[in-house]
Amino acid sequence: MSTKHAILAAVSRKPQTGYELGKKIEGSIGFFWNATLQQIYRELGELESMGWLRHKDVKQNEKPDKKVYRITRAGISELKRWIGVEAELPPAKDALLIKIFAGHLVPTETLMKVLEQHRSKRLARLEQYIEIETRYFKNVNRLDDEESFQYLTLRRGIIFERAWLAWADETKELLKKRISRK
Amino acid sequence: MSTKHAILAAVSRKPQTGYELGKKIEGSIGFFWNATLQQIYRELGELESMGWLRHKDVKQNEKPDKKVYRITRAGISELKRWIGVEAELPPAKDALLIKIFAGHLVPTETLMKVLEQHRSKRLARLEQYIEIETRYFKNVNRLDDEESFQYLTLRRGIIFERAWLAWADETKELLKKRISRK
DNA sequence: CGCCCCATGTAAGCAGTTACATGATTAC
DNA sequence: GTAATCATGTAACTGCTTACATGGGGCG
Repeated sequence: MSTKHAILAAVSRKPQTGYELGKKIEGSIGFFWNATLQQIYRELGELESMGWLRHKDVKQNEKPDKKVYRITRAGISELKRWIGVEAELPPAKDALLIKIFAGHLVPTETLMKVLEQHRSKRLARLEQYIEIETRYFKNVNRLDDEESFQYLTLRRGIIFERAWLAWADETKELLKKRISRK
Repeated sequence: MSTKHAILAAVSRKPQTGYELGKKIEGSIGFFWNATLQQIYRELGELESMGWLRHKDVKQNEKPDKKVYRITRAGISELKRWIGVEAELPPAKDALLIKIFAGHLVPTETLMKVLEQHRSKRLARLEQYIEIETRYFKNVNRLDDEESFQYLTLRRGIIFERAWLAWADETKELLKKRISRK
């Protein structure tokens, strides 16, 4: 239900179209929130009818017209209010963990395969984060206020992916022992 | 959409009632999946009509009657099949990160407060995990097959909460610098 | 006397995904 | 020619939450 506030936060940085938001969901904000384009369009409409966003139609030649949304004063004060409200722990939902939990039902090879497939996805994400870090956040001491907060969210991504890999290593060790026990 | 398989995994270990499942969602399986009681009751009905679970009515005196579900052969083979299917990275949804991302809008004190509140919740969860580890998984080398997989899911919880705390420390450092810069 | 625990369920609604629809331009 | 990018939307559906309903037993 924080989807509206995620959009509000993104638009507060820079006026944007729904389409642009949809792509950035695979960039900065997408690292800790996600939504489909369809959902974004619906939420944008609702945010506007709440008075937190306003849009301007921008005509383009050789491209379809677009709606550029920007945040209103009411939108900013709503965002500020919401930031100060205590955040609940996000509900955990990780299908891989269910698979591990019931892992005793299948051969170790099956689990190894599933774990390896997942590992490569996690590793790819970590590498993507690290590339962003080295490219855009080289000089951590010279970041402006906005950038330094963006950097913190990136750091969370890096720390979490590394933790995931550490867990995967532990898990692999145990699976190897299971093979040799058999 | 893995809720059905989470329930299947839990019932495969031990025949249970919906009510019991609802409580255990704040135990082992609840560490990586969650659902409300209402949802569980609905899913149990659907799982039964799919032929993956079957229930027996158990009459109790001085307590309401209950339905004890157990997994069927079809249910077990479905679980095995599902475990071998590649698991997607779970969609990230963390409201606190949105708050940090838009943190430049509010005073550092507000962020510190929100971070501290969150930290105490995370710490409580970590301590809960560690208590379970020291109580039930003291002798890691003597775990049976089922237990060792349960242990792995617990380890993930511990590693992740520790990672979260490490990130929170980094974040606090940066927030302190922000106060002194002002 | 009121509240919590046990135990199950229905109904309404919100949040989110998938499918369908349109249409021009650019790239291979 | 066919796929991808830009750009917005509607409609149907699934997944999940919240509110409401029932009812006995134990506890303070």
